[in-house]
Amino acid sequence: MAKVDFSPIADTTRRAEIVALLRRAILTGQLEPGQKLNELRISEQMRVSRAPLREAMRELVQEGILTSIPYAGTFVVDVTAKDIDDAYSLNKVLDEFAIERTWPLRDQRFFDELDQRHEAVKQATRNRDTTRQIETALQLHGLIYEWADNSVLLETWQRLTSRLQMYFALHQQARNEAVPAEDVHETYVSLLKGADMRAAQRHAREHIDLDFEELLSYARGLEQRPSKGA
Amino acid sequence: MAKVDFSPIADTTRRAEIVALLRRAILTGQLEPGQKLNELRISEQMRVSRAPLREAMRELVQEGILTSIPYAGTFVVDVTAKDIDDAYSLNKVLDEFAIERTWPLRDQRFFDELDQRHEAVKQATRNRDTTRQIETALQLHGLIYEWADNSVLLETWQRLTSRLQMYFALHQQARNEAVPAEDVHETYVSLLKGADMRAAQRHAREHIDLDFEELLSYARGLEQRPSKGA
DNA sequence: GACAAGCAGATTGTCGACAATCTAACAAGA
DNA sequence: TCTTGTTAGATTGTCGACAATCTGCTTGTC
Repeated sequence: MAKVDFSPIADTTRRAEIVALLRRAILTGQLEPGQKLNELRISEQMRVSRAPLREAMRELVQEGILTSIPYAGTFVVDVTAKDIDDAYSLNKVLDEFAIERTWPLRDQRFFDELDQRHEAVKQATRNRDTTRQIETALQLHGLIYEWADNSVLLETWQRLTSRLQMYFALHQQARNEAVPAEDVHETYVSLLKGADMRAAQRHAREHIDLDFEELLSYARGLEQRPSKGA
Repeated sequence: MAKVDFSPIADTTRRAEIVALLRRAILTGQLEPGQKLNELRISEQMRVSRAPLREAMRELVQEGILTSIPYAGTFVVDVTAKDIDDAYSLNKVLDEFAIERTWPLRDQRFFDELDQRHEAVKQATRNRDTTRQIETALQLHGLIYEWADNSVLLETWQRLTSRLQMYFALHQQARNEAVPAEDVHETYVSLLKGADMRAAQRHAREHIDLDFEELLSYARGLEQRPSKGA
C-alpha cells in the first residue's frame, strides 16, 4: 500500500463557505464596525437562502466578531479603545505562556516552519499587500501557539486573533499608507531560535507594545465619532 | 421620577431558550460526552421547529461544548485527560492575571459579593446539591474575572468554565458520593480579602491542583473506554 | 405646535416540506 | 471469503413562505 497521508476533505456545506466569506469580509474591513448585516440582501447576493446564512451568523456571533440583538439585527462588533487594550494585555500573558510551553518542544520542523512563515511576511511586505501582511504576521506569531500542544490555549488565541486582525485592518485602512518596509520580525524569529527563553518572552512583550501604542491612539480617535450604520 | 435600576428584559426568542436548555443538559451531564443530538427528536420534544434548534446548536458548537460533523451529526464533545490538563494549565495562568488586575480594584462591594457567593457555596454544600455546588463554586471563582475589568479575559474564562463545569459534573456523577463537607474555599476568600497578592495567587494555583489531580485520574480512566453513542 | 394612536413597510424569527448525503443491510461476482 | 455495487431508510442541509416584531410616518386631537 502506498504511504500517503490524506488530509480530511473540505467541509462542503454552504454554511461553512458563508462563514468563511463573512469572516474574511469583516476581518479585512470590508464590513465596517457597527454596520448592520441585512439577511435578505446578503442571502440574495450569495444566492443562498436565509437558513444557512443565519446559522453562519450565529457562529460568528459566538466567535465574537458579530453581535446580535433580537428582532433588531446582527451587527459587526464595535471597536473601542478598551477592547484593544483588553485584548493586548491578555495577549501578553498568553504569549509568555505559549513560549514557555513551546520552548522544550522546538525541533527542526519548528524552525523550518518559523522561517517559512517569516518568509511569507517578507514577501507580502515586498508586494505592498497590507491585508496579506497582517494575515501572515499573525500566522507567524501564531506558530508558538500551534506548537504549545494545548488545544484550549490555541483556541483562545484564535479567538483573540480574529479581533486583532480586525483592529489592524482598520488601522491600516485608516492611515492608508505603506507598511514599514524594514522587517520588525527579524529579532523575534532569531530569539525563538536561540537559547534564552526569558529574552524571547521579554521581546514578545515589548515588540507588541510598539504596534500597540499606535493602534490605541487610532482607536481613541474612533471613540469620538458615532459608528456608521447600514 | 423613581430611581429604579431596570435590568434589560429577557431575550425572548426560542433560540435563546433552547441554548439555555441544551447548555444546562450538557453541563449537568444529562447529555453524555460523545452522545449524538438527533435534531428531529429534540425539536419534537421541545415543540419547536428545527430552524431555531439548529441555530442554537451552532452557538454551542462555537462555545466548545458541542462538535459538528457535516451530514453526520452534532455531538457532545468528548472529554479527554489532555483536554482537562490543557484547560487547567491555562486556567492557572489566567487566574494569576485576573487576581493581578482585580487586586487594585477591590472595594467594599467586592468583599460583599465575595461573601455572598461564598455563602451560596456553603448552602449548596449543606443541601448536598452537588450540581448546584459546582455551579456556585465556579461563580465564586469567577468573581475575580468579573472584577478584573477586562471583557476579553472574562469571555475567555466563561468559555473555559463551561468545560470545567462539564468535567466536574461528570466526575461527581461518576464517583457518586457526597462532596467534601469541609469548606475548602475559606482560605481562598480570606486571602482575597488580605493584603498579600502573591499569596493569593499562589493559593489559587495550589488549591486548583488539589481538585485537579482527582479529576485527571478520573479522566484517565475514561480514556480506555469507547465513548457512548446515541 | 406638541403629543399620542394607529397604520404601513421593512426586517427578523419560525415553520413545514423538499433535496442531498450518509449508514447499514443485502446481493452479486471474483 | 472477501470485495464491490445496490438499495432502502434515516438524518442532516437547504429552501420558500408565513408570523412576530420593530421603525418611522401619518393622522387626529388638544
